[in-house]
Amino acid sequence: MYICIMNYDEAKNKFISTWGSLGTLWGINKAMAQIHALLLISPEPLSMEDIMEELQISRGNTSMNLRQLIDWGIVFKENKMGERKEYFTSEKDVQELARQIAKERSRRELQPTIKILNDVSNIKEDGTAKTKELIKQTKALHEMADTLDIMMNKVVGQDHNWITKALVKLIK
Amino acid sequence: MYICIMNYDEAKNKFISTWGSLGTLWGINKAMAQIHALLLISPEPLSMEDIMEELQISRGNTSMNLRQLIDWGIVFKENKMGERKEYFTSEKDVQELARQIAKERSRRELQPTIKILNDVSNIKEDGTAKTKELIKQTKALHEMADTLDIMMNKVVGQDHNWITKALVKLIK
DNA sequence: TTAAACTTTCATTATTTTTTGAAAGTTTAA
DNA sequence: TTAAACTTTCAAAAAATAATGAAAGTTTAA
Repeated sequence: MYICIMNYDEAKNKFISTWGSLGTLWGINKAMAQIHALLLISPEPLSMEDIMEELQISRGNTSMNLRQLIDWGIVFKENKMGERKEYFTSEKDVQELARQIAKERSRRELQPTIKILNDVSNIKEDGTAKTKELIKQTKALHEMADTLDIMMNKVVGQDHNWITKALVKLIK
Repeated sequence: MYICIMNYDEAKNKFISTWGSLGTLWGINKAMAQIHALLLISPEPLSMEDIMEELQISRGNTSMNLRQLIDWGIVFKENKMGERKEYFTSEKDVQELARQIAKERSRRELQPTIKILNDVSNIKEDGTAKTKELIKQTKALHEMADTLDIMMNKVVGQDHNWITKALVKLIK
């Protein structure tokens, strides 16, 4: 097995771009994910200028995406005393980050879906095969989505080592 | 709390379009997710014509997306005896569906990410704050991704009621 | 007040992703 | 063989999404 040794800048860029393309799959765009990545590994809060500079993105883009990250509850505004400029930091505790993301995804995606699955599975049974199948499958999905949602809310309510503990439970 | 009563066609369309827009968030496009939804609630296997007709999408689009669904292991080709045409069905067991999706997402997304996080967290410690922070955060993410991956593979290896059982364990 | 320092908005532009459909490819029955 | 019945491919078009940047908005210090 080979081991890849990078220097700081290579590693940083690799991390930011990986996180960026990964973003699309937890439902946020590239710039937003890259800003998040940058803040996550920055020991100091960064200003909008800093972020624009580092990631080579426009002011408007930076502003809108920072706003969204704040909406997600994973980036925070910070003020340095004696400075007008706003600075930004990321939630640094990855467990807390995971909990926050789980919470938001439940609220934004899972819960609306559960509502619809419930409505769809409550159509009138008319005895036809197609209606039976629609009801059966949407009921099954509804149940599964419900279970998932309860599990995700469980995560949110737990202490920081929840995931590790859950793993131990599952493995044994 | 209000209850929404739809007729079959309304419910079917609602389900297909909901599943379609949901698709983007487990990493597949709208047409692919809609084809999957259609097959999931269809009591009979459907031909490419059937799917094109129902969803109003082109032949090429249908062909390519069916191929991908087959790659994901959640749609199967079926041949009717005496017929040249190919028919398609979906995996109907939603638990099996979830397991298959978990398995593919682990393989396609999680494992490559884990590899990169590992590489990035192995840069040489040079004593600077920024290097320290990069190593610390990517190590933490690596650990979390690893845990997630093990959990997902655990799901894949389990019997069909795994999710329910896991839930019971976690709640108590 | 005013004006400098900063942030947000949003119409326009650029990029990326998806879809189309016709041509090429494949399979099978005769 | 051949030709009909079907599937796949892929260049081009369309649609969806993201990014830009200048103007509008806001805040603060003097």
